[in-house]
Amino acid sequence: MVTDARIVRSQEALLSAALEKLHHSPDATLSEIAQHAGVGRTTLYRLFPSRDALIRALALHCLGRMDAVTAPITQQAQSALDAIRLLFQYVMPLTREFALLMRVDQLLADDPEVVAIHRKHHRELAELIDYAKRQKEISAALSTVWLVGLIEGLFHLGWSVQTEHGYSAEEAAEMAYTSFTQGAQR
Amino acid sequence: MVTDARIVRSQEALLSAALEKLHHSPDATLSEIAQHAGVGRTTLYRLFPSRDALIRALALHCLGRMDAVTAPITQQAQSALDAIRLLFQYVMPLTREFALLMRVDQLLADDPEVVAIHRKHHRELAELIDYAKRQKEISAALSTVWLVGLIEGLFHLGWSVQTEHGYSAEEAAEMAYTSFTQGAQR
DNA sequence: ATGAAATGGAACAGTGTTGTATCATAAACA
DNA sequence: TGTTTATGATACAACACTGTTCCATTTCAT
Repeated sequence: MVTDARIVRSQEALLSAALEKLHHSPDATLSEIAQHAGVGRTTLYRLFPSRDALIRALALHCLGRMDAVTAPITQQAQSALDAIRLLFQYVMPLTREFALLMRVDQLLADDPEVVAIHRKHHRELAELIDYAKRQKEISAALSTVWLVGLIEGLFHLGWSVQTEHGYSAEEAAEMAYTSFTQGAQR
Repeated sequence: MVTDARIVRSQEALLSAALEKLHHSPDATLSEIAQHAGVGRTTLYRLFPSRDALIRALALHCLGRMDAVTAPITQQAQSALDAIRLLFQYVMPLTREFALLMRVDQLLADDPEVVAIHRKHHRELAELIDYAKRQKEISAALSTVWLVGLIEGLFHLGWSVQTEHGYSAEEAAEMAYTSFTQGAQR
């Protein structure tokens, strides 16, 4: 009961192509995606029964990557603020995945499973911020929902400067952390 | 040579409805927009010859609003940083317009006039930031392109918390300014 | 009140996308 | 090497949206 080598190759090519096309323009055609993957449109429909199924699989794939990358943070972080620093550092290379997930609400009407994992990420980030506030590592002047949004926005900005201005993921992560902690003044 | 009252009413209703629908989901149907405006689809096509024409008119409308709102800043600002504070304060109530303009690249293939004005705004913001850097009001540690993106991201975040969490425009502007200048630390 | 103009409904063709079915060909497996 | 299985090309129906035309009705202007 081993899956044919052609299937896994096609699946990977399709998910990769879909990631690239869909985060660029969310209403990319399945023909475009298949073509960009070097795969026939028929094969796409054979592996992913519908457009939603493809997007759903892609979203779950991206969420899985995020989970995998952020898992070790809990062990390594010296403090709550350090966890946020590591978060920028580890997630910034995955900005394509992150950017797609930011559009998932728009792409996927509402898939219960995807939405559930998405909310879980959100909640964990909020908990991290609240913890940092209690530890007096970050100011309580800004509300938690604002700070969650700020971090997400900094990821988005990091993706933007990487793709449009040739910054490296490390540079982007450092700028994001600086922006988050100190801002721009003085 | 006065335009009929019905025409201006329909135009305003259509632009308003288009603003609301398109910044929510960029591929909203013209039927949806017309219906949401309480106007027949035929009328929409009579006033705006094509989908692109409507989006183009809407983009120019939003750009005009932005210009009108930001014009007095040059006179009023006490310093470069104060100009940025006023920018947040004055533009934050227009986040719907701002949010649509952020998607204009995606909505409008590439209209030369719209793109030109858009670039002008971008350039002016970059010049303001560079000036603030020369005045030692903000740090040179973060690149200008990053800071331009940061400000745009803060506008986006401001729109988000207004619509999704019931914050007022004033609150959003203040949080944005705090985030920009000080960040979240301590 | 009357003429002029805008409106909205319906029906239409054109187009592009989704999703399905068929079949000859190519590649993987044993 | 032979068998099984995935592939891709083509053709197809269903559907939604765009953009146009026509016409009866409503609303504005004077």
